[in-house]
Amino acid sequence: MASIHDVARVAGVSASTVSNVLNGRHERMQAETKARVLRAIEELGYTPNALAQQFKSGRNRTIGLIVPSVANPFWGALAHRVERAATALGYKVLFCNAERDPQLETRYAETLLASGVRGVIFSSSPLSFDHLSHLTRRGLVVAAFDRRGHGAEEVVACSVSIDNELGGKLAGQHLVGLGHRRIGFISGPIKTSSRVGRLNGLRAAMAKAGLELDPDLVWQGAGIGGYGDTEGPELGRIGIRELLSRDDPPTAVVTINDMYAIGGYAGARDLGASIPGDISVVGFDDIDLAAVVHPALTTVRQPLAAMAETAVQALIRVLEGTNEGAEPHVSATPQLIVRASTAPPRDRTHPNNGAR
Amino acid sequence: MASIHDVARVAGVSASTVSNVLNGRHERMQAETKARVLRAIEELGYTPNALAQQFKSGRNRTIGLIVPSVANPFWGALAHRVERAATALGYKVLFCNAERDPQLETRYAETLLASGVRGVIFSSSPLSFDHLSHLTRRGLVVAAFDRRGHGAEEVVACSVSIDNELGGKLAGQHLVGLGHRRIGFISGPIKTSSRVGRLNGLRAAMAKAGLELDPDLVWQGAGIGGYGDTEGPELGRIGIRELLSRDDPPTAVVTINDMYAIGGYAGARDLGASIPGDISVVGFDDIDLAAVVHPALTTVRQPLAAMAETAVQALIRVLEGTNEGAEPHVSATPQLIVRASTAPPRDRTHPNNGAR
DNA sequence: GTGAAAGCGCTAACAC
DNA sequence: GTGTTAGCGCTTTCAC
Repeated sequence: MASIHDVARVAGVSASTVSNVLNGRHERMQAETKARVLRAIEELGYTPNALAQQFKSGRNRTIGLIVPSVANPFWGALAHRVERAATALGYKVLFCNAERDPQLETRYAETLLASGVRGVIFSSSPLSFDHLSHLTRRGLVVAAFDRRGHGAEEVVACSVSIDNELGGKLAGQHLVGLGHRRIGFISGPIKTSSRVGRLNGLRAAMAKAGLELDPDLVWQGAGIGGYGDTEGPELGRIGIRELLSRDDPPTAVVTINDMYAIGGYAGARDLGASIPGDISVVGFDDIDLAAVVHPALTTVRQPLAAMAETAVQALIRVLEGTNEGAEPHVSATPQLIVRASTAPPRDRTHPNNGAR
Repeated sequence: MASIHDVARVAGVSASTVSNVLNGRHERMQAETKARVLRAIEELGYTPNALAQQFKSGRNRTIGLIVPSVANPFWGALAHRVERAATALGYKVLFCNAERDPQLETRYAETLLASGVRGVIFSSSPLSFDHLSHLTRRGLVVAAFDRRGHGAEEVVACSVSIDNELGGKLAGQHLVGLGHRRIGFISGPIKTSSRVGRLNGLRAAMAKAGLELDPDLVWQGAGIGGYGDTEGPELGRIGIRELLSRDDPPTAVVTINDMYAIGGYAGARDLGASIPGDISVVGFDDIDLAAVVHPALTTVRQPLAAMAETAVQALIRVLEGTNEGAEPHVSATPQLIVRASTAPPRDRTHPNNGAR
């Protein structure tokens, strides 16, 4: 492949002149020289060796995005949005699947850092980022998606999330408003800040109505990988079956995301239970599929596109040192999208529910 | 960040000795020297600068994967499998979303090549790769997923696909065997080799039974992006509604993938048509969701994991020059998974179907 | 305005 | 066995 020297030779100039043209330092350059260089570049079909550029400059206009699992279209959509936002700023994106495994996360982050990627967005954030602190000390800049930074958190440079607690509240208020008193929660391990927040929000909404969230109705599936993303629908299916089989089953459930909810549909059908007749279901995310399944899913929407843009922009500002004084955390507002999977409980005088 | 020289200094050796340790050339090295080097590495928390390594060696053990859209979990699953296969061989993967847009594909391929990535897997292959020929001349190695290489195809180094025509045939035979005579086909633009193949297979299966595929029943949706991936479910929904509204509607449809099929479920419901009572549906891919939706989807499975592995291994063999004599194309066998979305047509003596 | 030269961190001949 | 040396392709002072 042609190098900068080939271009220089063909144009009859030196390599540094070519470099100057390439890097836009041609203000006070003779138009003629510049034209010759450009012609030579054209003629040779020359592209600068990006590797060499990065190597030399130390920067490489690439950010990393670590997602738990691209099997959930929500993360796929996020990846897409992040890529668009990054491209708009002249950055590229390296995607990695880390399955929420801290070890894998660390390994990927190390690899990225070693490849010259300084900024990485972690898209489903563990409760702690301690496992990354040795990398941030070496220059890694961490952006957290799906998490609210805690004050003392030195590891995370910026973060974006919906107010997960509010999201849980919205779901809870909606169900309580419909008359539900026994509400279940179906999730993978509740070990990420978003999961904890959503559960807390639900609990708070119920408390406000004088209801208690029965801990027996909080179902946590453990996937093969430990966090049950790939298996979301499968876990939702099992979870709802188990909850419906309890002595005193819930009349509604909130699931940790839409894929769990869709699996929940299957689980309810397995037992001959109808949605929303026998059980109401609220999801999280509002993936495209939520409007397509039957019954259309009531869910808490995350404003994904805006969040992705915010995260990318904040991260890049930090990388470029132009983030002075900016808020380290941006909170987006979730929105309840009411569709057809929620309705008043069928039997409000059921002995176990108690008379109103 | 610590460099190889820092390590050398601390260990009291030269940089090349450190390099030798790093690169496993320590067979006839004094155990003591090696130990000192390792201790120094440990002490400094040294990681080789991968950028510099790549830059120097020209190779970077990274491959690219260009997918049409991560909004379809099938591609997400593929990405995951590719990543696993690549990791097992010590390679990393750079993912890109190209929306099946040849221009975007070209741009990404250029970027990848400029970043030192020589091998790229194109995961949903256009009918022609001509737009990439200038890049292959500059050293890009193209692997095609989802496409059968044509003899004269010089651009593609290796390819993997299911036998799409056989896939279409399996779907067709199944439906014909159930007694269907009017079968529709729902797809985005039929401009990729896999889509053409599937349609041809369906047509062939029908022809074998003395049936003709009515061109009016071949529905091609055009998405915003032109290829309708992101909008798969939405297009499936519209497609089935349009086909069911024909004067002489089909009693079964084959959709280009499972996401279209799931959208088709919604479309049928929109019109009050039941599946499989009023219309049978066959998908393609067998994504996880296929078993979860109701009714469980009959579909043509692609053996994804094996295909991803094959593609990655073949590509890497070509990159490393150890592919002598290997078959440039590997064909995987699709498999019909019969579930609950297909059944005999309800009214086999319907006037429009003609008496049997 | 343009060119010469040094060097980023690493690898790989080739000395020793 | 280990060290010396010469670059990889580019950017960037700093002369001229």
